[in-house]
Order: sequence, then structure tokens, then C-alpha cells
Amino acid sequence: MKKISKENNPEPTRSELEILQVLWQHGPSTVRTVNDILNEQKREVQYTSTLKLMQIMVEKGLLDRDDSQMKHVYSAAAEEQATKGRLLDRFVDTMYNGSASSLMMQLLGNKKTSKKELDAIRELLKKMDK
Amino acid sequence: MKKISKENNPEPTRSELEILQVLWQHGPSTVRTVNDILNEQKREVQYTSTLKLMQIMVEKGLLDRDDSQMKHVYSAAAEEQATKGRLLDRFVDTMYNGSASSLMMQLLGNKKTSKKELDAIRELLKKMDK
DNA sequence: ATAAAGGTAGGAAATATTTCGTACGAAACA
DNA sequence: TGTTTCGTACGAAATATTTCCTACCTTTAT
Repeated sequence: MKKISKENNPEPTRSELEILQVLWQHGPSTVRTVNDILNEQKREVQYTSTLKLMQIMVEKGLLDRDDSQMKHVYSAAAEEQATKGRLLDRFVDTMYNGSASSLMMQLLGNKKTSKKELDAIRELLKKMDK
Repeated sequence: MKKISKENNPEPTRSELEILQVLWQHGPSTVRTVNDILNEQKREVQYTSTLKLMQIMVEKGLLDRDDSQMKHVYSAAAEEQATKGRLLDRFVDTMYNGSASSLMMQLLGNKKTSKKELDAIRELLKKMDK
């Protein structure tokens, strides 16, 4: 039997991540709401597909569910920062051999990173120097 | 028919990324070499599994292959920096809503980021200020 | 010359992920 | 009271990804 618990901390898949984004952004929501936002912001998808996926995510411990009402309300089980932090860690590990500064260099040299962003980063670093 | 070409720039899957890592690290290599390194550094996997995956990656345009010799030699089709850059872009977009400085803050506040790393980043930023 | 070792190709199986059809219950409403 | 609308549950299909078996060819060693 496959053990499932919150402690597993399974990596969310891509579709699961999309749902987490919505819940982080909008707070606890019904399937209907999440599905509407997905269709609006991301891609066309049937209501029952979103429902199914969110049910699976509850099983995996990725989401919490309040089913005391007819319209169940789902929320992200883990804090946004914690989850993103873990994913970022893994990303740095696998892509940049654990070197955060390597990632930084890539980021800074990247054309897509706007001047505003660069300034914000410089500002951030200045603050940290104090 | 599914169009396949280098211009497609498909996102590498997780397993494909592992293979790219090896090739970036070791340069053009045979399947045997890649498979050995995978088994050593990552996980147990049969030779033909690695072979098959690398063949698929050639079809997708992720790898180039020199088959003038019996032992085909594979190499990453795209530059390491370019590929990592694209993946980083997507990561920043989906996880941090395109905000590089948000990612930075997360990175800097991260316990896993060592003091050495932090110093390296500060150094990097200092240089860029000039 | 023959066997053993090591290579590729390709299809099929195993798994993981994603999507949706169908059934059915509760609520809203004509 | 129907009946229409909106919800969940659940199985199965569709798709994507990963793994490996089998066949067969070339090189190497006996």
C-alpha cells in the first residue's frame, strides 16, 4: 500500500502547482471558483477535471478541505513561502548544483529581467548589507 | 502528425534533465557513460532505458547524435546557459509571478543558503554596481 | 571459426498524470 | 411537487513519461 500523509511532502505536479497558485492568490476557495480562474487565466478545463485533481491533492496532503458545507472549501495545506522555498531549493540544487550565486548570475545577466527588477534587487542587497 | 523540430524547444522532463546534467558536466558522451554516471550519482536504471530516453531526446531536438561510429556519441543540443536560462525564466514566471527580486528575497532568507553563498552574492552585486 | 561481450532499434509494458463521462444527491425555483 | 441547477464521488479513458524485453548486428577474445 502506498503510504500517504502530509509528512510525505510530495512534489506538486505542474497542474497541481497551477491550483496551488490560485489558492495562494485567492485564499480558501470552492472548486467552482478555482476552475473559473483556471479557465480564465490558464487554460480550458472541465469542472470535473479540476474537482478530481483537487480531490487527489487532498489525498496527497497538498490541500486541506472543509466539507462541513455542501460546497466544499479547499485551501493550500502548506504555506506558500515554505512550499516555494522547497521548490526553489530543489531547483537550485538540480540546476545550479546548489549554488545560489550561480543562479543569481544567470538571473542578472538575463535580458528578460527588467531594469526595474535589477534596481529592486540592488536595493534589496543594499539593505541587507547594513 | 506531431511536428518535431529543434525550434520547438520542448521543456525537458525530469529524467531528461538528469541526462542533460550529465552531458553538460562531462561533454559529449556515449550512452554507456551516461548510464554509468546516472547509476552512480542518481538512481539505478537499465542501460536500454537510458538509451531509449536519449533516442527520444534526439527526436525532440534536445540532443545531437554523432552516429558515424558504432558507439554513438550524444551531446546536448542547446547551450547549458540558454536552456537553464529558459527554465529559470519559466520558474520565475510561474512561481514568483515574473518577479526576480521576489525570488531573490526568498533565496536570501533561506536557511539553506550558506553564508559563503550570501557573501558571493553580495560580492557579485557590488561588482555590478560599478 | 565460434563464442562472448557490448552496441543499437523498436515495441510493448509499467507508471504517472490529466481529463472527463456518468451517476447520483441536495438546493433552488417555477 | 416537479424540474432544473449545482454540487460531489468515482471509475475509466486519454495522454505523457519512464522502463525494459527482445531481436539483431558488430567487435573482441578464445
